Amino acid sequence: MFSKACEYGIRAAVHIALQSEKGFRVGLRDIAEAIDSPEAFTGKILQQLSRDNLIQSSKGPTGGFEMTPHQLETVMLSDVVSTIDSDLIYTGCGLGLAICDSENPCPLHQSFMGIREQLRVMLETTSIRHLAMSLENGAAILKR
Amino acid sequence: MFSKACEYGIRAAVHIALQSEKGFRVGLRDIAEAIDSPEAFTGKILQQLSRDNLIQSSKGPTGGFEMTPHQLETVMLSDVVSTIDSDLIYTGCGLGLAICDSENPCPLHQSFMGIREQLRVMLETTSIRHLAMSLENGAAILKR
DNA sequence: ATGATACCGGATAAATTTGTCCGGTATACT
DNA sequence: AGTATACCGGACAAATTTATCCGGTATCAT
Repeated sequence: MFSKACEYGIRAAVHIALQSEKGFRVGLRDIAEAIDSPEAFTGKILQQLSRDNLIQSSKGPTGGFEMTPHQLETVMLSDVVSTIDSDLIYTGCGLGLAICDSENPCPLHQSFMGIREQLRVMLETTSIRHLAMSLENGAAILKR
Repeated sequence: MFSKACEYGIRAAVHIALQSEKGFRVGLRDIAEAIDSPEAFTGKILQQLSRDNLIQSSKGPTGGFEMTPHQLETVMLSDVVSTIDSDLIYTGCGLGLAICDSENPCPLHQSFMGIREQLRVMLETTSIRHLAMSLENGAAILKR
């Protein structure tokens, strides 16, 4: 479904959101530990998220990653997915055809339409913050 | 969504089904040409499908690939996907967590459940033959 | 039988994704 | 100012996926 990088990105973002909600800034080491991901690789991914203004980063001692109140309010799952993978998951053809639409549909086009649309709506209406909130009561975990 | 190999596999299977329905056996060259895929790579994939008895292969002149009436009747999209990728698309965790179920759900678990289930049902109830039939009237294409 | 055809299977190569390393830069604290 | 800290950025390495090559084997036609 998602690439490894994207999975790490989502998990990291959710962890950052949760900590930000609590008023903490988190360092890369803590994040990688919390979501059980390779540290350096996760760093790369966070750079992308930061460049796209989905999260905030600051250098130096006491530095780290956080999400501003505005980011917590506006950043959706679809933003993270688009930044790291692309939006091809719910826009591209299921069979990898370059041209595939209602005019020239691949055999799967009709069957996929509903599912992909549902996926799109889910990704676009679920905020990272919302996912983080679901963690707070231990109802969900981020580690494998 | 699916791997490249799986996309080729589905497209190839659909093409074979259509030709079988018409009473023809098709060679690898024709298949690769018809679905616009790398020939040798497609050959490997067809080997897998053949080993799993999703399609029939025969050697020598007049040889090639076909689907028996029984295969046409029973082979579902999910069979091809399981053979080439795995069923992790609709059984695995969306965030790549090893342990993720109703007991220990990842933050996405609940949101994904419905979509994945819908995907599973679609793959398991759509036959390759059905997809091939949708091609016959030019309502769908296999080439990019 | 012989030769041509077409799939099979293993080795190999290219491309992409995943993951690491390390010096550079900005920041905070003393 | 000096120093330690932590993210940044580019180069590099490993692993996986995608793709190719080629000799082997089965099969059909003559």
